[in-house]
Amino acid sequence: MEREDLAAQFARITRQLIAAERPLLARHDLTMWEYIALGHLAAEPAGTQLALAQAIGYDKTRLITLLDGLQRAGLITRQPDPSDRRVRNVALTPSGRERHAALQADIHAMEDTLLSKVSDADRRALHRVLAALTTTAVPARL
Amino acid sequence: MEREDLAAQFARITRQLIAAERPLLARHDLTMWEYIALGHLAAEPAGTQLALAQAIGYDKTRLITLLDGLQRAGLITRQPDPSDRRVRNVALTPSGRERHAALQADIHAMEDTLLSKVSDADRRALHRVLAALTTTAVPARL
DNA sequence: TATTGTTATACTCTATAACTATA
DNA sequence: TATAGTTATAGAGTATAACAATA
Repeated sequence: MEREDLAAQFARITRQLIAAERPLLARHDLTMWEYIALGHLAAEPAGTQLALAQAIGYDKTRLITLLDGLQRAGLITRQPDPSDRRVRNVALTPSGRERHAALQADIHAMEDTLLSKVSDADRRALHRVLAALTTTAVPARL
Repeated sequence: MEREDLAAQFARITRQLIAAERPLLARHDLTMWEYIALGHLAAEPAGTQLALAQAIGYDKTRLITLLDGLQRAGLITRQPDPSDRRVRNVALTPSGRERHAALQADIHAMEDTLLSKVSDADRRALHRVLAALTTTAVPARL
């Protein structure tokens, strides 16, 4: 036997990666969820709050205070949609885009360090397997 | 660019794996933490409650009610240690060992199905990378 | 005095229900 | 009537503090 559950291994490494990101997030004064929200806005500009909540798997009521903070920090804007005044379109400010890019660069550098022991071939295999295992989206619980 | 964060990928797959385990856990009437505790007891027989809590990264105060339930279900025993009567040694009953083995077999079968699309070479590479990324233990937050 | 197991309490995170303003 | 955003509230999960028994 001696076979460890896959979920246990993935959970442990996920915790390690999150722990490694924590000081980087703190350095850029962002929480994990704020970083995730900015990341989605960087890729998909200007959607509604509801669309953003569903896209990142975050509760729409919790998103409110998250966006309040990001707006106060000048990282996003919330513009009422002229065609439907119930809707508020969320978009990155230049400062928000910059903050996200800087943090992401730090995170990628950290990941590269962690993966420096792994051969190129194994790294490519890892990405193939991760892609193969990724099927459907499951709501997040950080 | 177009590079997704490693932590995001691992977190997503971890959620998927946990979601896939959920019906199996329910079928054997165990929670994730109960399964983890039984798993450690199956490997490391008869330690103290505190040692178990630290080994699986679970709060010692939460472990109490967890063990209460497992004991009521007849899956573990809690024997006061004769040499130090503060300590209570936790051990699996035959029924507990059997329950854990049955659930673990189901989980491994589920994992094999998920990995059936992955080549043997990539699977071996995956295990090498998982082992390389696993460094130190980080407290769990399921 | 320190430690194991335990209970009670507080805190954090998350989800549900209810409200407003628009449609 | 239904929907986007918001607020207030309740619930789970988790951690902290305090206690009894033993060392």
